Amino acid sequence: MSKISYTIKKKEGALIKDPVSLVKSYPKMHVTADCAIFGFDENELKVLLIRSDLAIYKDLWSLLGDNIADDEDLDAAAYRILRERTGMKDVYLEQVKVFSKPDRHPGGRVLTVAYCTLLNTRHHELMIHDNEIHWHKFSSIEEMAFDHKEILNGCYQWLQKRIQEHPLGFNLLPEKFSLRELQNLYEAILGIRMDRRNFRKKFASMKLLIDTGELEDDVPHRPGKLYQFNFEKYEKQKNSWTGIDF
Amino acid sequence: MSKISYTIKKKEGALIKDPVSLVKSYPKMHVTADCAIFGFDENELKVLLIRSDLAIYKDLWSLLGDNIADDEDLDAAAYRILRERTGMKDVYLEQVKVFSKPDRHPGGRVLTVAYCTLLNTRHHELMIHDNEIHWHKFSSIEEMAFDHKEILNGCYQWLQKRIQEHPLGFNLLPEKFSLRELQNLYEAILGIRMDRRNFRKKFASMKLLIDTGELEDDVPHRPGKLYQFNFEKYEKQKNSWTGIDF
DNA sequence: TTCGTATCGTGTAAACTATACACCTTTGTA
DNA sequence: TACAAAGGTGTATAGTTTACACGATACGAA
Repeated sequence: MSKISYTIKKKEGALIKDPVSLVKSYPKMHVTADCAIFGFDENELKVLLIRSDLAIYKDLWSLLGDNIADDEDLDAAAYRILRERTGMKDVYLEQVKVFSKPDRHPGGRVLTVAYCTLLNTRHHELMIHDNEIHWHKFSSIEEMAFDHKEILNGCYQWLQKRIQEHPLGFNLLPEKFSLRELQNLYEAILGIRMDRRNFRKKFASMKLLIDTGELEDDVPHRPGKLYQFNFEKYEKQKNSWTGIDF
Repeated sequence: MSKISYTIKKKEGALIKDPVSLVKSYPKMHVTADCAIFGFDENELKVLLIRSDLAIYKDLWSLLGDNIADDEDLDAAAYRILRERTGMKDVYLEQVKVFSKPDRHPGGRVLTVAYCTLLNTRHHELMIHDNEIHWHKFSSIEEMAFDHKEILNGCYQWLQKRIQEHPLGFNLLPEKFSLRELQNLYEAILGIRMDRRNFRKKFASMKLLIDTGELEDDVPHRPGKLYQFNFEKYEKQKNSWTGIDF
């Protein structure tokens, strides 16, 4: 457990003139970004995973990840990964947490930064061509490669919190959606049941839903009205937004 | 802007047997942890900074940071830094965010993970011996070394949010404190003014303050009652805790 | 000793928000 | 045409948040 202190090495009063040679003496490690890409389909929370290509993790799934390049910052790496795997560019993506256990990767010291995003499976599934990539039901994921189950759990907790702070849920739904779909989404992610009337009242009072005048047309019962989220209005007032409480 | 994709390199169906040599081909970088150590004293939010030892940042201040060692995870590194600089062990410490711009460090590619903590300046100042380390008023910090001003701002935003989610503020106060001190703390951190009666009512309704029966004895006016925070009770009920709204 | 000043400590009414709860309507299907 | 499934709506109650004012206490200065 002997740890060396790297920065407390200057002599009193002597300033270091050459930061490059100072930094060179420090240890280096690999850094990756791993993306937990959540979707919502058939009333279930899904997550996009890729089959591990390491023999020791044969038949296990992992998050979509990649190394960060020398001249690339982490956000750029995360967006690149998303773009390479799903073809998507304009998607919300946020840094969640760093995972840094020294032995978390069997190939050596690899530190990873988890990123999380939410997207609409209907919009994006067509752009995925690699058949080693699949949407998995979040609730039925057991073992994963590396420490990715732990990372995924961290991302799920982040999602539960974030969805109450910002109206992210709309990224998971089709452009036009019914209030029932919206409520199903919140119930699935938060793991709670809500009163339908009160749920509708809450969203009505926010005045961020646009009634499209259209109705569902593929349901075996009375169709509900379809709404759109008013992203423009939200952008204007998001500085004073304090979240949604359920 | 050419980015290389590192993980999509296996041939279809071929599993990689040797993760070590795979990982070796990836780029490496330096990783540090930087701690924003907040304190509260004289009704002001303070932050503990160290004078930069790099000539190009002469006379500028920086956060307390250090490299992460080869066999150390990030949390351990952050706690080590705190211990080495302040002597403290049992302090709340949390990962805030990664800063990864390729050119953020003049000595090369150094990725840093910001950590944040809150502590009581009275309890901890005696253990600091390095006179290049000082408590600075948060509000009067202008320029800093590296991108540390940006990091510090990120930590301050984190603090504002966190202090409403968890009763962290008590870490900044003496063991026994008056309600006025408590209110001053929240007002200083959140940058808002609150009604004294309503503030007291809110804390009274939480039932997490213990009336010590003692009074302030160093004030030039009627002394207030001194309270202690009931950490034990909070621990028991913190699973159902949903935050403090101001 | 008395007055001025600063803060302590407290309660209530009004506005707002959250909750619990039930019925008729509309559509599709059998 | 009747049944099943979900749509759409309103109200009363409880709880919470806000705004607001005055007498009490302690210290210090004149």
